[in-house]
Amino acid sequence: MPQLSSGGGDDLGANDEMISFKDEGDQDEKIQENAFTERDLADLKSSLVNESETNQSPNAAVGTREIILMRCWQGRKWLLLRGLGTKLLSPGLFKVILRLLIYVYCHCFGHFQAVRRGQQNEHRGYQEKHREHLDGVSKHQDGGMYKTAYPGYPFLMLPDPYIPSGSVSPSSNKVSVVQQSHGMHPLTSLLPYSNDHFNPSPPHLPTDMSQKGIHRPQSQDISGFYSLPQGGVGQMPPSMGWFSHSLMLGPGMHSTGIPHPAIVPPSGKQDHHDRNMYAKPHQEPKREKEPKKPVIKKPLNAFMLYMKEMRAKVIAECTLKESAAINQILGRRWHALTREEQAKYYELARKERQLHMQLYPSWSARDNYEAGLREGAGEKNKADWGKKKRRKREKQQDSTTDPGSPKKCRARFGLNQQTDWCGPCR
DNA sequence: ACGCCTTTGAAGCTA
DNA sequence: TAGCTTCAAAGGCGT
Repeated sequence: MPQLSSGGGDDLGANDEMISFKDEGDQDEKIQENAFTERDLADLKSSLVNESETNQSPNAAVGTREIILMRCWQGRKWLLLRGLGTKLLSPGLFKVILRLLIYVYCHCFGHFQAVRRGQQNEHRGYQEKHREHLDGVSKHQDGGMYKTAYPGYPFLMLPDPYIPSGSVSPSSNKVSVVQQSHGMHPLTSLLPYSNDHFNPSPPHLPTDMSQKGIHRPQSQDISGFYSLPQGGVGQMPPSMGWFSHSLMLGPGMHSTGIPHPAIVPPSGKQDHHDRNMYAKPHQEPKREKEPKKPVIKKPLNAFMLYMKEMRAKVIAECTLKESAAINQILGRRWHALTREEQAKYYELARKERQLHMQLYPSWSARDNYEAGLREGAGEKNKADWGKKKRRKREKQQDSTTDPGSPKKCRARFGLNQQTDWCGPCR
């Protein structure tokens, strides 16, 4: 009778159990203590393979099953699935789901056909092929490739809540490339204004990751950023002077080697770039054909910081997704804040600008200003810009008669846009 | 793929 | 110097 052994998959960075088949005939009472009962195991085994008793190499077959099952879990994030599943589901229900997954997996790929027929050579060939596949996966680090390489994989490729773009090496389960969370500005995270408002996690890591046992790159100690003296970049410890490092590392690179989200390619929006960055790595050569100067984004102002923080809350409360509508609500809420509440964000924004100046002393907002009119821009860009300008002017004229927003309201009542309160809209 | 929408505030530009 | 313009973020939507 096979036995389940539970042990830590420490090399995988998770605390989940690792289950593997042992040689048959090694029966004892430990199984009663295990999460799986003997009967469960029998079910699991039978669902994996209806192996003939006449198999000439039973040990080899068992070993094969062990390898495959181990690979199932290691390479396909089943450890994660199990870790989550045992927390979210009852043990019994989870075991049923797990058995079903294994059953479908095995039957989709016919992994056990060769074993069943005693064609070990063929199966060895599969193992090699499978190993090549796994190696290929670890090279690509691209969850999307499963879909094309193995039609059955969408069923098994569960979204990884720890890794935004599924950039994970199956062989090690270590995060190799990470991406900025959408809810965090690169500089915002460096401002420990409030734990409630601003997560202290590194900007390029999702919040979840800091709470899980997944291995991740060591975050920098950034607590001293705002205690820097004037012109403090030069006095930063070597590990913190990532302005100069980023120049050496190239566009968009943090000194850690992680792409810095404040520096983005000039073409397209940042989020567009991020989404494609890991999902379609094979398109990278296309981008390389057009080497362009990286764009350093403007520091966020107080309202932008407020929006970043409150957007998720508004989305949850109002079940809205359109940013335009959300921004309208946030605009009103912003003006509903007290001066003290707003002062937090103004101070935060001031520190952002200060840090931005220290990081990019030669940067100017002009760098990103009217790109279409910059030197070297084509006539078409200039023409487009002219149209855009006209549209905006027309829109501005309309806005003076529509008090739908605080800004419009101020315009209508002749108030200063920068300093006056928009009483009528509140 | 890219621009628009929509908000406020900072900064650049222009007359 | 006042007033205008652009750009930061966000994501659905239209072209």
